[in-house]
Amino acid sequence: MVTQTSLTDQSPGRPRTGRPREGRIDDAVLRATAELLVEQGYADLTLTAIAERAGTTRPALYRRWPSLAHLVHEAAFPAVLTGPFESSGSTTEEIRSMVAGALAAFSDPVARAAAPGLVAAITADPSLHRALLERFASGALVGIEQPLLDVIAGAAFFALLLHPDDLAEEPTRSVWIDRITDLITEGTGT
Amino acid sequence: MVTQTSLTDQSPGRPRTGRPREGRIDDAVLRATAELLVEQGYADLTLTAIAERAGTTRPALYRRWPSLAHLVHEAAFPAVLTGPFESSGSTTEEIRSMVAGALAAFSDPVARAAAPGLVAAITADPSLHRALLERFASGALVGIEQPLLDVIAGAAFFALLLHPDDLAEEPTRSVWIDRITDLITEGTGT
DNA sequence: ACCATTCCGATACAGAGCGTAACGGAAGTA
DNA sequence: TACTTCCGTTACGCTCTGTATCGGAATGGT
Repeated sequence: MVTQTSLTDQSPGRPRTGRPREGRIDDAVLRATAELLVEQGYADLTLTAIAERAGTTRPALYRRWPSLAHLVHEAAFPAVLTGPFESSGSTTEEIRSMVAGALAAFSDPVARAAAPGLVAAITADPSLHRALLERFASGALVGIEQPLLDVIAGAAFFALLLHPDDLAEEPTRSVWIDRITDLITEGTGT
Repeated sequence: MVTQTSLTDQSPGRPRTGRPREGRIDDAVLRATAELLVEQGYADLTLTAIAERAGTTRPALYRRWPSLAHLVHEAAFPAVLTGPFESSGSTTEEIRSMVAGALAAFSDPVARAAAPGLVAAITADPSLHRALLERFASGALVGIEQPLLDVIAGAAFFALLLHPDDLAEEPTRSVWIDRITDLITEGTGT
């Protein structure tokens, strides 16, 4: 029997006694959430469907996550956003890798399906807002100037939302990355 | 009796006979939607509540708009986004006015409450996606290079979402606008 | 002026999903 | 072995949705 530490058990004040949770359920739920997210999208995602696919029931989900959005947040961003921004420098090459990294991070199928819904959810739930900021900040983003992050991540998110077709395949995708990098490093050419 | 042309009656193939809609209801619903959006937020917005405040019933709403998101879209962006981007030039002053305009547009209370929810909705509804793009494009945004729009609008949206407090009041707000403008016009300073 | 048509607004009806309370049982501790 | 604690499940009431249905109002034609 797998007796793995649950991701939600890490609150410090939690007693050690009593029956522990089945880690198998945590894993199954997170996997089911990611799958359903890609298959159906956030809008049609229900706790009932997740519980059913994970082979459990809704109350088991309520015990682990305070809301559907929290669950999605954990399922969609396990560690995706820590990788792309490795440098905080500002040479052209570093900026370009940040732009490409941001675009890649938001292009991940699960993240892409989750992000818009999470954006809507964080405006209604301050605790989710904090959780998301913490996940962002705990990665390799430390030290990056906030406005620079706004421009890069904002542009990637916004473009992927408004005209995803331009960023889906390779000729136009690189063109976009180049142009954004140019705007940030060289300024607007008249 | 007011017999005003309804906003949704403009479909060309619509016959002229029969009882026309009451424009009073269109107005009341749009106003109720905007009010509830600001008071409760998108997440707690229901068609039932809108209909009740507007003094009508849900079926009347279903006849006018195909979904809640379409209604919100029309209530939140009557003409807000047509104003801010007046120029397509790229002098520092023009870029700055575009950045400030984008931030102002997304800072409008109704738009601010609606935008995140709409973002989530357009990923699930292609017709809404088209409607939103059309509204964007029909304004004064024509002629602006797409990547430039991505950077400016994306940065404003993203920043307002992640750290709204920095943009709420005046000292830091102008600092942010200046920094974004600098990034776009002058490039990253080392 | 009247009639027929067309469509409006309101009432009513299933169906789905949510959030929680209550219960029997399993996994730990002493 | 007895006790404690908390798990997972079943079950319930509620809200909201989306649609089918019905009487009635506002037009155009004669």
